[in-house]
Amino acid sequence: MKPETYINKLENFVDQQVTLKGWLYNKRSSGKIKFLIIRDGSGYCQCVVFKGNVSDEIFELADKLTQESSFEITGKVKKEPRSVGGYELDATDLKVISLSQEYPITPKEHGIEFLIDNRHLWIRSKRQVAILKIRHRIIKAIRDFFDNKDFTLFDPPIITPNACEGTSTLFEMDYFDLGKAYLTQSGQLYAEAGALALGKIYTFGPTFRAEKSKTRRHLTEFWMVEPEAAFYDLDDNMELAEEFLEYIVQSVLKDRMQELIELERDVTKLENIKRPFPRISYDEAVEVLKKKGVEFRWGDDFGAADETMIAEDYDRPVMVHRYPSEVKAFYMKRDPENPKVALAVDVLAPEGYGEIIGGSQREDNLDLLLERIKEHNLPQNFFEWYLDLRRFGSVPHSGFGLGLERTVSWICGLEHLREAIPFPRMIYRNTP
RNA sequence: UCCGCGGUAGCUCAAUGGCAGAGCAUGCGGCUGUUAACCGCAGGGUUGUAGGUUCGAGUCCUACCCGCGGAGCCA
Repeated sequence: MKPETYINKLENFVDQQVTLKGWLYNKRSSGKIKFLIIRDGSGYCQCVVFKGNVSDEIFELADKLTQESSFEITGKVKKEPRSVGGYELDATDLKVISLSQEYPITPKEHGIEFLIDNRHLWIRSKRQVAILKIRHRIIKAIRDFFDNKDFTLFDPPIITPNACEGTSTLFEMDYFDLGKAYLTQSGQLYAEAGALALGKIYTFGPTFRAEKSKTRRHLTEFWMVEPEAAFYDLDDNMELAEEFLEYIVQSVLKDRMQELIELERDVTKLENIKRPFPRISYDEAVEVLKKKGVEFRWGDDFGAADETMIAEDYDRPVMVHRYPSEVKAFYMKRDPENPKVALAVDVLAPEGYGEIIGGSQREDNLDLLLERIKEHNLPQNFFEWYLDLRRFGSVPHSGFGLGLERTVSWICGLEHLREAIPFPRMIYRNTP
C-alpha cells in the first residue's frame, strides 16, 4: 500500500520505472501533452503525460484530475533540468484515488484572512511546507544540542495552580474541587526543581499566555524550550545561549538550504550567525538608544522599536545583560556588585526580530527570595515547594527560555509568527 | 484595552450618488515542452448586518458584527 518511493529519492531511480502517490499540485496541458505536478510531501515532480505513450483512457483521465486530487502515477524517471526538482516522470499509467472538489486555494494571490480560515489546506502549499520542514529541523537541532551536552529532557506540568511569575494573564480553568487552575505560562520554576535533581535539564513544550497581545510577534499558544543548569552563573548561561543559537542556525543551513531558498531567505544573513555574539549591558544599550535620539528613561523595559534599534548595529544576535531588577521577574538574582540590576540576559535577534531568548541566574538565597515574593505580592503558600529548593542544598543556577516560533520566524524571514506554527492560536482566532 | 485601516462573485480586486465589472478558479472547446502556461466561449452576486438620507446608495450618515495592521505586555 505505501509508496515504493518518494519524490526526494527520485535521483536513485533514473531510467527506472516507479509509481508515485500524492496529490495534484498544478496541471498544464497543450494539446497532446499534459504536465501534472504531483506533490507527495517530500517534494514536487512534473509528470509528463504524452498522448503517444498512454492509452486514450489514461490521457482523458489526466484531464479529469482537479487540483489536490489524490492519485498514483507510474512512469520512467528522467533527469530534466527544465523541471521542478530536476527530475521528471514520463507517465505510462495513472490511477485516481480520489477526485478533489473545487479547491479553494488557487495558484493566485489570497488575503491573509482567507488563508488562515483555510489553514488546514494552506499548509499544503509550497511555502508552508518549507516553513514546517525548517521548524522540524530547528526542533531536532534543539533536542540534539541539549542531548549531546548531557542535558536531560524534563517535562513540567501544563496545568498549574498559580502564575509562575505572577505577572502575565493566564488561561483559567475549573479544576474539580480544588478551585481554579491555570495553563502554564512557563516551565521555569519546575525546571529549577529538575536542575537540582538531574544537574542539567531542559523542558520543551507548549506554553500559554492570555494577554490580549495583538501583534505579529505574539501567539496565545506557543512552544518554548527552557534549559536550566545547576552551578551555571550568568556568564555560563550566556555562553550556552550563543553556542545553542549558532548550532540551530548552522544545522538549518546545512540541511534545509533548499527550503530557505524556496522562502527567498537571504542566507548570507544566517551564515553570519557565529560565536562570539556581542554582549552589552542594559546601561550600554540605553546609551546607544540615547545616541540615536530616543528619549529613554533608565529603568524602563525596551519596546519593540527599541530592540530593533539596539540590534541593528550587529550582524548577529546581541546579548543584553543586567536589566533593572524592577522590570524583571522575582526569581532573578540581583547583581552583588549593583543590586539595582538583575543577572538577567535577553538575546535580541538581528533584522528586527526582537527578543528570542530571555534568561537569568536565579536567586539562590532563601531570605532574599522570600523578600522578592513579598515585594511582588505573591502568595507565599503557593511557592513553598519552590522555596524548598533553597532550603535543601541550594546552589547557584541559571537558565533561559527560547521562543520556538520567534526563532522559526527569524530563521525563515517571516513577516508574522502565525506562519511559524501549524495551527496558530491568536486573540481573535482559535480555529481551525 | 487603545489608535489606524478594511468587509463587493469561490478567491484577489475595480466601479464620479445613475445598467455590479475584470483576472484567477470552475465547465466546454483549441494547442506536442508547459513553468502562477496561453487562446476562445459559458455559468457565477441578499455589495458584512440593521436602520437612515435621497427620485435613485456598493458609494453618503448612524449603530453593531467580523477581520487586518500597530501599541502596551512578553518568548
